[in-house]
Amino acid sequence: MTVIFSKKCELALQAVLFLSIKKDQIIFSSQEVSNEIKVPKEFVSKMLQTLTDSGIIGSKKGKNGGFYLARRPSKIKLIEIVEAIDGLSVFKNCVLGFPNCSSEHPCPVHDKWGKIRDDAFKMLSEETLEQLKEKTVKKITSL
Amino acid sequence: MTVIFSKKCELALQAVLFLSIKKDQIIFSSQEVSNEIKVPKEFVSKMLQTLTDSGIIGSKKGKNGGFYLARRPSKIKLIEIVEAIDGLSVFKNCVLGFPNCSSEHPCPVHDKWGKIRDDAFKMLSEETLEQLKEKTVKKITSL
DNA sequence: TCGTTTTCAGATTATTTATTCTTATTTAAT
DNA sequence: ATTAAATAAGAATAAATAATCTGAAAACGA
Repeated sequence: MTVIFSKKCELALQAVLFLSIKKDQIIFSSQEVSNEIKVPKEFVSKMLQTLTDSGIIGSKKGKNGGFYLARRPSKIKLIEIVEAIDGLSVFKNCVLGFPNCSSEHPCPVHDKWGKIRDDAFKMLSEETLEQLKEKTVKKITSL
Repeated sequence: MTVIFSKKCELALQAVLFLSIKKDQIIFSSQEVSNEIKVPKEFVSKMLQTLTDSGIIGSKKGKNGGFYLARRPSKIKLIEIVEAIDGLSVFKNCVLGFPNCSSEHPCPVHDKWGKIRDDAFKMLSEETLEQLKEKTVKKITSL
């Protein structure tokens, strides 16, 4: 099987998008996030912990605790979540897996892939969660 | 970690490209392929077996046996190798991992990703191994 | 025919990723 | 203070993928 992002990263993207459609800094328990994105709460919790480490998510312990966006949706881009979980290697490595793929020693699809890779990076870098909000609401409510 | 294609698929692409730069139907042992693309010969052998099953590669047993392109390089496209090893799910599934992502229920990056995904598919579908030959030679000799 | 080489197929091992479970700690409410 | 609810942390398990090994069968050459 083949993926662009790891499962953990996909779920992180989904969870962060979910958190971004609510009012700023509202706290949700892992149980609530779990219900919304349909994933076991233990996994949600583990995954949000990772994002907490990288400062995108904040957490509050104890009763009525939970997770919340640490920064405003207008300040967060999807690429940050990808970077925090999977890193940016997909945007660096040769798509055919050749070692030392570069403009000096390009693989047969080096230039074409370069263009596509940059487009993908842009897609995740240009819009903030705030700008994606309307689309996100529509998608989440359809789940 | 994150990949577009599985390791097996990457190596399959490399191996097939390598075979395409030689004269038609020349046989190479897994050992020779192994030397060229710098990968353990057992792994090469396993991977080429899979391609043999799907008819892209032919094999010959016994002494002086080995693997060869079953069809002419002018008749083979990279996407066929991807399909044989990893399948085409990357080109179908939602990049954010949302279930049921479609034009009725698009994820926040549905349209943009659709464009990129199609470009990537094109990249692998448009040129034949024959057309990539010159670039392939340059790359392989640099390894 | 016999021996050698080499693929083939399947079993095995190792590694990575995904998922679940358990325990401890924190916090809020009573 | 005590209790209940929640995360944090890390261990444990499961599953998928990557990589290696082994024995059998096939093909060639002498």
